[in-house]
Amino acid sequence: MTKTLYVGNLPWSMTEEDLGREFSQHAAIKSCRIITDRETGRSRGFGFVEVDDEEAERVVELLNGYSLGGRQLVVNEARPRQGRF
DNA sequence: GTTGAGCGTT
Repeated sequence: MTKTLYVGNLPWSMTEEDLGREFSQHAAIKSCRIITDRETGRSRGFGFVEVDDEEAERVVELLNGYSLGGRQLVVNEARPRQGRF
């Protein structure tokens, strides 16, 4: 199974590929997605990474507060997108 | 050529 991780405090120039590469170096990611403004198409400064449940803990511990681009990444388990249970 | 707390698209 996979867990969705919330990644915030990203540099404006950060892309899905960069995020995927960075996370790939620490764990096997299933998917990566950077949230961009739908109206302008620019990066919103945060995204989501889908990883294995076991890897999720390690990735959060490793990349949470990780200095990248002069800023500390914020990595946490993402909230459920659709309603509640 | 900008900004910076925040949880996403079919």
